[in-house]
Amino acid sequence: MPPDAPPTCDPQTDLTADAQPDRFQRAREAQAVALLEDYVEMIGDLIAEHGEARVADIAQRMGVAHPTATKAVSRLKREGLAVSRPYRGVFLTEDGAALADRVRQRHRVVVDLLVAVGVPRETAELDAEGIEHHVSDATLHAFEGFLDAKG
Amino acid sequence: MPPDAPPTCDPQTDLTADAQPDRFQRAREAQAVALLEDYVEMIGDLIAEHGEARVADIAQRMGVAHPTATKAVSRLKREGLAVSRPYRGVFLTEDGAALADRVRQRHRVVVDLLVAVGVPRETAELDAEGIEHHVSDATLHAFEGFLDAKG
DNA sequence: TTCGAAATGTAGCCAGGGCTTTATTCCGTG
DNA sequence: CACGGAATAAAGCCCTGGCTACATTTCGAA
Repeated sequence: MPPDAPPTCDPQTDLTADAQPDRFQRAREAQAVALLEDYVEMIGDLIAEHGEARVADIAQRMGVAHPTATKAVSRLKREGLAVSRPYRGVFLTEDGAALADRVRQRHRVVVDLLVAVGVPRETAELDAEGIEHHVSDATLHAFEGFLDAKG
Repeated sequence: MPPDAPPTCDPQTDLTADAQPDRFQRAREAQAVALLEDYVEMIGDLIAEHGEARVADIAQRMGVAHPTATKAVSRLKREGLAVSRPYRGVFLTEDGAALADRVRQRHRVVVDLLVAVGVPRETAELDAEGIEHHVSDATLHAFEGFLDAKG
C-alpha cells in the first residue's frame, strides 16, 4: 500500500490520530506520579493511625518487600514529600501531607461517583485504586458537580 | 509508640488496611498490561486505516522512538498478540484482534460515561486514555447500564 | 547488662519501557 | 540495474520498581 493517501482516511480519523501522541505521553506521566501518590497517602494513613509510619508497615500495606518500600521512601525524600532518619519512622513534609489530603479526597470522590452510577461499592474501591491517578482536576470537578446534583 | 494496640484503630480501619495489599497488587498488574493494550488497539487502528501497521507509524502515534515501538512489538509477539516478519509490517493474531476490539469498545464506553456525568468531551478523551485500563468488567457493565438508563 | 530477634538499610539482580547510535535491508528512482 | 534515502533492526545505556541476600542497628527480655 502506498504511503500517501490511503482510502480510509477521513478528516476526523486524522485529527484523533494526530492528537494521540500527546494523550499517551500524558498517560505515561500520570502513571509516573501514581506510585508516589499511593505511598504518600498510605504514609499519611499510618501516621494518623500509629503516630508514625514504619517501613515494615508501609511495605506490608503496599504488598511489596521491605527494600522496595525503602526505595520508594528515598524517592519521596528526594521529591521533598517525606523526611526520615536512619532506623526511625517516616514522616511527611508539609507538601507531602497536603498531597496526601488531596489524594485521599480524590479517591473518595472517585469511589462515590462509581457507586453513584451503579458500581458495587467493593468493586468501586478496587477499581478506584487504579483510576484515581488518571482523573484530572477538570474531571474531578465534574464528578463533584454530578454528585451534588444527584444528592 | 508501642507496636501493639494504638488508640486510633477501629475495626473498619483495620479491614481496609488488610485489603490494601491486594488492591495495590491488582492496580500494578493492570498497569502492566495497559501498554500492551494501547499498542494492540493502535495496531488495530492502523491496519483498519492502511491495511498494515508499520513500526514507524506505531512509534509516531504512540509518541515514542522507533526502537521503543519495535521492543513493544516484540513483547506483543511473545504474548501471542501480534505477528511480523523482519522488515515487514505488523499484524494482529486472532487473540490480538479480539483484544483490540475489547479495548476499543471499553474506551468508547468510558468516554461516553465521563461525558454523561458532565466531563467535557475533550477532557474525557484525555483522561479515558489512562482510566480505561483500570475499569474492570463489572464496572464496565455498570457504566453500560447507566448509559442505557440515561438515554 | 548482655544478647538475640526484629526492623532497617545496602548491594546487586531482573524486566519493562524509554532513549541514542550504528548496522542492515528495502525499494523507488535516476 | 545500481544506488541512495528511508525504514527496520540491533546494540547498549538509563531509570524505575520489583525481588533476594546479607549487613547493621535497635530494643525488649532474660
